[in-house]
Amino acid sequence: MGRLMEFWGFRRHMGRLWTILYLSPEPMTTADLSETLQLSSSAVSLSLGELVRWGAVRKTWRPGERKDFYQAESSVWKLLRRVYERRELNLIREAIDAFGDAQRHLDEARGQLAGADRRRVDYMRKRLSRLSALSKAGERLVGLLVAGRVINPADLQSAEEED
Amino acid sequence: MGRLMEFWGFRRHMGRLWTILYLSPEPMTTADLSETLQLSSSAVSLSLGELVRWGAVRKTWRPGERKDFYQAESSVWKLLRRVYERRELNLIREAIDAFGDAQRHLDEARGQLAGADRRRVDYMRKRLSRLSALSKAGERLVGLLVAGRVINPADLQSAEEED
DNA sequence: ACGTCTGTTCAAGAAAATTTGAAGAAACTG
DNA sequence: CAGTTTCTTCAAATTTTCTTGAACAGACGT
Repeated sequence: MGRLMEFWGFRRHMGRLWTILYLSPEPMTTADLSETLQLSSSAVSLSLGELVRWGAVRKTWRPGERKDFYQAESSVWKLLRRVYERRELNLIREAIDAFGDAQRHLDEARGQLAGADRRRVDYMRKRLSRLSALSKAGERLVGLLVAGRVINPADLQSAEEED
Repeated sequence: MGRLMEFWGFRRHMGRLWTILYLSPEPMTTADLSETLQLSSSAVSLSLGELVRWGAVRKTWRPGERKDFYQAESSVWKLLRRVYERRELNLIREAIDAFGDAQRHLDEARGQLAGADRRRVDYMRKRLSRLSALSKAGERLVGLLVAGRVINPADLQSAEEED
């Protein structure tokens, strides 16, 4: 899970911590965790805090105990969904905006150009509009994923067919 | 595109190079590229080589010209598919193997344990089998994506329902 | 076959990230 | 309210990753 998580752009330790908690029948303390994984308490605090912010781990308490206890959110599907929603979707939207900005810039520039330059700009505009179409299709698809609806990858394919 | 690519686990420059080529009506040389993006020739060579290995950029030649020319593979869908096929699918399979190994280890250990230890191991076995089921469902889904077939995220959801 | 022009590889240096110990907050106990 | 205990934050130090210039290798033309 550490490797998977790292590949996904998270800290490796987030995956390791989550897994230990996921495999534990009872909630654990930060001391347990840093002992099990041989991590300093600050490393545990950092990664565990991030896991909590992502909703992958929940803080719980025990009467009488002063320490915090942690347990894993056990629905991986929920977690996946949340990551796609908060992170991938954002990323795609930033890309959509960036392509939009670029298109606007080109449109402005086009008027003042002629000849080869103009042809070049026209080519770029065509390409950019394809990237726009693609990223919008991607946004829709990820939206469907987050909603747990059926996804058809062919939508992406057709988003970039010549017009 | 640089940001997107970086997020995806590739070098940022790969995204930038690909984009320049994608937006160019004609193939470009490494000199053009390093000039446009202000990169050293070795940086261009490195990232461009990787792009070629991923099939995201193709080498072409011009009669009489000594330099190599490069042009972008313009089907983003094809590229996406290739990445999922070569990389994500592998990653998932490694995870499946790792979970399988872990399960086997637990099964071996179980015989020699009793009491609380045994209960703990039994709990871990249940959890691990859920992770296995999940990763296998993931493998199937990514397989469908690569094949361009319709995907139902609910399959993931049901893979982790209590049995 | 030699010299020149391209492209790649390598190792050193630079930049970025992770990790850690220590200091600082916060929350609880007596 | 003082004294603990626990958790978080911070800056320094380490590790890792990126970048670069130089050396190397390959291909082409003369």
